[in-house]
Amino acid sequence: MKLSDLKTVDQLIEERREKDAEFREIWDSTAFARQVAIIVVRYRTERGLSQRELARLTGLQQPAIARLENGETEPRLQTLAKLTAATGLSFHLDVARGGVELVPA
Amino acid sequence: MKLSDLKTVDQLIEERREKDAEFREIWDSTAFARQVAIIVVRYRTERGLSQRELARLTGLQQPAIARLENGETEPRLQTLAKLTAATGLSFHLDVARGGVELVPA
DNA sequence: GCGTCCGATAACGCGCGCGTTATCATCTAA
DNA sequence: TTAGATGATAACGCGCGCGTTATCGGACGC
Repeated sequence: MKLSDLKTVDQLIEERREKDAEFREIWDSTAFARQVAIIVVRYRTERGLSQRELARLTGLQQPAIARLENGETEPRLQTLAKLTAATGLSFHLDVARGGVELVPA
Repeated sequence: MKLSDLKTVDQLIEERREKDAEFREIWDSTAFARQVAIIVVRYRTERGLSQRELARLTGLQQPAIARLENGETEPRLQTLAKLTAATGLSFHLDVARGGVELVPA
């Protein structure tokens, strides 16, 4: 098997998303959480902060930061607000057609 | 006492907001909930719907609609999403500086 | 090897929004 | 006046995100 035959993670996910209705529902419903995860991870790593340090800055806890960065759960608006208070981050959300999207910039 | 001496509700609220720190904190933290309330009430009344009818349309319950319209609680993103799925409504949110704001249009 | 810091994760409880059911006062129509 | 619909609200439980504490394996420096 050639290395070029390997599928990317995105390809594997997309394939299962098309075949498995239940998987698609769960995957799509957590899309927003994953978008937030990327923002948080980027912010933290760019500043060389540990999860514990970011937790202390925001008033959250290290396990809460970890859960956010893993995109496991859909954060509360209150939690997002706490993140923005101490970091200068901001989130622009579009809630429409039954879904929540993170708007860039 | 003349009628013109009566203070508006907004005036009374603003006065207390300036004097009472605890009241100000609670009032400001529920600003977003009140903004959502106005949107929901307007949508429902413009179409002559009852709370029970809107509840059935959105998959929520009549008490949940009532709580939203009274601005009592900060709704979950999931709840806002349910509202938009069946109504065509959309919410644009700005989360920044520790607060949540509803962006017009 | 040893101590230290890291992120991940389990366990348990709490806070709180919502589901569910029921009830209430009020209003309108018949 | 009576019957029906409405919005408000209470009571109770559930779902779930987060607080809290503790622990784990892994990476790094000494």
